[in-house]
Amino acid sequence: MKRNKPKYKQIIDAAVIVIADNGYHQAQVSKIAKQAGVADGTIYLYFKNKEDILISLFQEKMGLFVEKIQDVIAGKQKAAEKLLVMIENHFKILSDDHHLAIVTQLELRQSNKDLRLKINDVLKEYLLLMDDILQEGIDNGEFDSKLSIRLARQMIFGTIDETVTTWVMNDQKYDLVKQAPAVHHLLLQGCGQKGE
Amino acid sequence: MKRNKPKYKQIIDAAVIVIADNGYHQAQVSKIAKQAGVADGTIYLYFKNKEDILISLFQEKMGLFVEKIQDVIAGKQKAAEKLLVMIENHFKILSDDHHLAIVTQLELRQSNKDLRLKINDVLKEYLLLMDDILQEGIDNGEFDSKLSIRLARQMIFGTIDETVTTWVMNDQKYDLVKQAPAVHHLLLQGCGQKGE
Amino acid sequence: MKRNKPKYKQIIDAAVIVIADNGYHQAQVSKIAKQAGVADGTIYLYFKNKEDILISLFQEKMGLFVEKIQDVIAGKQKAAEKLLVMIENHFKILSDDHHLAIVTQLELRQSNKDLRLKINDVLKEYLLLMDDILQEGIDNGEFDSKLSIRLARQMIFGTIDETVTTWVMNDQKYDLVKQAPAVHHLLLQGCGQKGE
Amino acid sequence: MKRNKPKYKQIIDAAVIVIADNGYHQAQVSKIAKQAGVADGTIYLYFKNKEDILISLFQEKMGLFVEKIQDVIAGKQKAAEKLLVMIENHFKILSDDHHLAIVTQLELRQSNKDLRLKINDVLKEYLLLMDDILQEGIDNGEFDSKLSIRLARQMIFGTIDETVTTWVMNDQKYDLVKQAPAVHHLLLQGCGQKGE
DNA sequence: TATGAATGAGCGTTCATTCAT
DNA sequence: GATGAATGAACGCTCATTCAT
Repeated sequence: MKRNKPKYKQIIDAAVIVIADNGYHQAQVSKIAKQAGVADGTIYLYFKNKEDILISLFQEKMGLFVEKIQDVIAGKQKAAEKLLVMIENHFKILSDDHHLAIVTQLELRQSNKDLRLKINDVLKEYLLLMDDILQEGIDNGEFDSKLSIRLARQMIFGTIDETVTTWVMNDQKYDLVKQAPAVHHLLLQGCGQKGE
Repeated sequence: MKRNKPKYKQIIDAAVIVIADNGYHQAQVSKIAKQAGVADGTIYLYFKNKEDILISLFQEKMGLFVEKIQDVIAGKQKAAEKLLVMIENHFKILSDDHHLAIVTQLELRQSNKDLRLKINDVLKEYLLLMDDILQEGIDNGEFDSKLSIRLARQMIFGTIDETVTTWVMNDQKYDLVKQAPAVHHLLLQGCGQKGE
Repeated sequence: MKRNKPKYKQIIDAAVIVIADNGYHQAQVSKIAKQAGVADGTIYLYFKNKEDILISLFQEKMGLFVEKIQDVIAGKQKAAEKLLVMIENHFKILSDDHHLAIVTQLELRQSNKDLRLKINDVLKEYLLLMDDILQEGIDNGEFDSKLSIRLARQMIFGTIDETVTTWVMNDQKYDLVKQAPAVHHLLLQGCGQKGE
Repeated sequence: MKRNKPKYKQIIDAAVIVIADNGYHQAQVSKIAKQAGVADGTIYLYFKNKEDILISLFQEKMGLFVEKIQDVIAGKQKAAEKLLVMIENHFKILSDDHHLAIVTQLELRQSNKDLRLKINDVLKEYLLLMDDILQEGIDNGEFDSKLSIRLARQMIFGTIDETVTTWVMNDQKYDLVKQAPAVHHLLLQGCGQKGE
């Protein structure tokens, strides 16, 4: 399995750095190879083509993302709490890795439609996590019983994503994680939070 | 003034169609010229370069956007109503022009960072409209007095944008405009709507 | 006759200025038209094409050149004297018109082979003047009787031309005309000048 | 070192042929690549850009030129003799390579000012060789003690260059090398040669 | 005569991918 | 497995010239 060989991850990490530093359109395969310390041709022993590097990058990083968030959610009872730690961790992971933040919020969006559709597939697992939380919230009466899960998920993801993008575009100069509670508050209200 | 000459708009409309049909990276200048029914060189009598076509496209279309929405907002008293017609019109304009929807939600995002920064400048006017509505809602007691305008605006724009993008990615197969009231409801709650 | 209409000369003078200021490859027809104060299309009422402007320019200016030099030569008896005034006037005319000097020594040489062959035709009249002086000098015993006229003419023209080109390349920062006597001395010796 | 790889010289030789056959402005990179038997892209593994091919061409060929002439000069005692073998070899090298003669005398002069300034740098070494010979001739009493080295060098180079150019323009139809003694005789006299 | 908007052919350069070693 | 030299398709832009007014 190529995914477990050291050069596989080595190339993906190189790609993140090269894309963050040079931008998507200046991230040539040869630059990634150089950064990874391998020959250009070696890339093609681990990846089908350049697009495959980017999809794999997204899968690999988003996998960690989902894993981490599943972890922290597991420890919480209420949907509202789960939503909070999800937002916090989403913000924290990207705060902790400046390169990754630039790559996911700005650079990877320059990829073509096909690639973005594939990236969306990867995102689905994450979106399903949100759906689970929302369903739970509705079921246990935390949220509005008539809430549309799809719309609510679009609101949550759209808001989180827009918040991170604005932060990256402002050169990450304020503390993103500190915004989590306020964003959480907004979204909870949007979901028609009941109770005090 | 070039902007008022017929070929100016002709070329921009051609660009929208060509980009929607072929994708951003396959929208060669020669294709746009052909679609517009002019020679390649004619493009350069009206635009400085290819990037200039795209920026102008965005300015031109987003200008209509802002104008139209300013219009419909003017007729409304309450912030909540204004927000509703804003969402409705946002959805309607893109619903009515499938090509434009594809271009703004998918294709233009593939442009490089420079172009996107310029596009963001154009967007600002639209975002300021939102800020005005939010401020008004806070002032007249419709919304939570402690609402952060920046965060709320990110929620509104993020949600609207994500909703449209999801719709476009699903090949525009359901009625987007019909979603407006539900989205509006969500966002109003997010803003801490008061009143009966 | 187009040559006598005011716009004909107007365009040629504009070409000299535009070429001197912008260089041969940046001297577009539209720039020349603008400098001449006429429309692009008007150029083509007076000249067949762009090349025709340049050939005409050379003919016109070189005509003045030959005329002037024929004039000053007429007043001299000896071949050596004629050669001196020829060199002096060659240097003087180009010293007096910086633009023209740049155009003939640097810019026009960037034209293609065809154009340069035509320019050479124009030059011929000037070279024939030199031949006449040389023949005269041989006939009246001033120069070596075995002197090859063709070679001597190549020496004279080559030396004069190289001297002017070096001066132009050095930004015309020294006095070219002052060099005439020394150049004359060199060339006379080369021609095997007899007598004291 | 790229200069020693076979393809480097292969491309330069191809450039000489293509430029001589098609003219400077019709010497497209793709033509040069085809003539060299390599892919277009390969050119750019050895040269920074098209201009770099031309500068390198000049350096490479002019280097051989200077080397060869330094060689033959070394065997001679007197300045006059050195001048003769210099002229002979200058003529011989260009006589032996018709393509090169066309390229240096006609085609390369069409390059823009920047390129020609760089070419001039390369030429400088050759001109310094001439200066050395002239200084030597003055020092050992062969030449006029009051001779201006700069002017004399301009005469020598101008005459040689004009002679070769005339020969090339006449389609190289006579024997250039045979002209060397006569040209030499002229130039020696120009330098004020003493003694028999 | 004079205009100037419109034309459209033409080319240097990049870079993902291959394959002989 | 690993290399890196070689490949070649693809495209934005310029500008001399035309021609309807």
